[in-house]
Amino acid sequence: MSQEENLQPEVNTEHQILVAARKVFTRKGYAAARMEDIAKEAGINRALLHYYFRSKDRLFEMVFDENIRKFYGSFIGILTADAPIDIRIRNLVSAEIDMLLHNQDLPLFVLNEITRNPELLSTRINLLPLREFKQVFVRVITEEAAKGNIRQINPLHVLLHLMSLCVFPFVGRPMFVAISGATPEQFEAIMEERKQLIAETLIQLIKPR
Amino acid sequence: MSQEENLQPEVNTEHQILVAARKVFTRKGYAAARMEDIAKEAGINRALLHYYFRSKDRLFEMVFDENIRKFYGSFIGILTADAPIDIRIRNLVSAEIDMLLHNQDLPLFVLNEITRNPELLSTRINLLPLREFKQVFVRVITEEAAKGNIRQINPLHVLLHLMSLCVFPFVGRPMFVAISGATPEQFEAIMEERKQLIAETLIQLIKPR
DNA sequence: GTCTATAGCTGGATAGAC
DNA sequence: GTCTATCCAGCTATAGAC
Repeated sequence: MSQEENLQPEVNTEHQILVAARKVFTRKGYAAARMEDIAKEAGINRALLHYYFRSKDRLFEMVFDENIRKFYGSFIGILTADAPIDIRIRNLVSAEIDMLLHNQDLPLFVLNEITRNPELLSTRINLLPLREFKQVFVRVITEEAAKGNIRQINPLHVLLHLMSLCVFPFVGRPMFVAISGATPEQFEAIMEERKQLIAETLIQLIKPR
Repeated sequence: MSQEENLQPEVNTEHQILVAARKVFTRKGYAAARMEDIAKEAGINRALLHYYFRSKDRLFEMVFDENIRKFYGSFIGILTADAPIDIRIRNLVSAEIDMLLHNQDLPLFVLNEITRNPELLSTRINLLPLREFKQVFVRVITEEAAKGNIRQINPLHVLLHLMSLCVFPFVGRPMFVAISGATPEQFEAIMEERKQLIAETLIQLIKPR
């Protein structure tokens, strides 16, 4: 009586729809995603999508919010941890690549949707946590430079290096696979190798000269 | 009589359409681009688009082919030039970033369309020149390593570093602008700065240990 | 809550006049 | 070659039965 019928919220229709929507939107992007695809993926019909979420746009917003939150993850904790900057960078790179290996469609989705529809960032709250990550990152780099642990360098360059090296391979994955002939397993192995390489590259970049 | 009426091929309707299509497709992507948008951009009506190019798909193919050719450009010449590897890398990075500064929508367009429709690479000739660039790149790195000019390293890692560092900022540009508040001029200035930084990073990466 | 049926619109493609 | 008018498929969204 008190717990209602849904002891497992995972099998709620509403939740099923969200899971399906996340899968379809993230894989195909907003413009190419069809409500029919989402309904089929969720094992229901289109009408029910509109019953739970009024429109395609509202459903998309949910997915986008979820995805952009996942995009920067909870990396701030790693950045501000009590450890030498080298270690923090290693952990950050490792955590970010692990996340991306588990969400390989995520980066292209986020970057593509933001580009096609910039209001996604300007009008919504979505920008806030992104800004927060950037601010913490800049603060950490600036402080370390002040302490003489790293060299004087524009923190934005370090951020761009970090994001480029971690994220790009997943955005360019289809092209990379096409020219290299790598299998999915080989791609993952290469990205595992790159954790080391990327961390070393970043440490080299900020090392005092 | 012999030269017909079109002394300037640039004002041909057909060419106008191609220019308009390139602009609209590259900016919006295939799924979101409308034939109406292209017609308006070209200053004509939709029917005429179908008169010159049978369908949206055929028109898109033209644009995609053109864009993917531009994407790797004629960088092979720089790679195989008669100069120390450091210089060649500097020139390559500089040329690639210059190209991207002039075609800022290009990377997201190419990577997005390939992802949404992988046959674009598998079934068409488009893959060939991409493969060629990769093969030359791998050969050059391997040879330099054999000569002892650089260290032993998987050339694919070097290629991924290069592509990541050069291309990603343009794919992530809207997000970067949103969190940093940079103006278009400031973004360009940062990318100019990065030419140096990226070249140094790559040289550091391959330097003998 | 879940379904079927259908309204209503958008957008690619074609017919036919000029 | 270029236009207007129109067809038709595909898609979002809603009405209404159960």
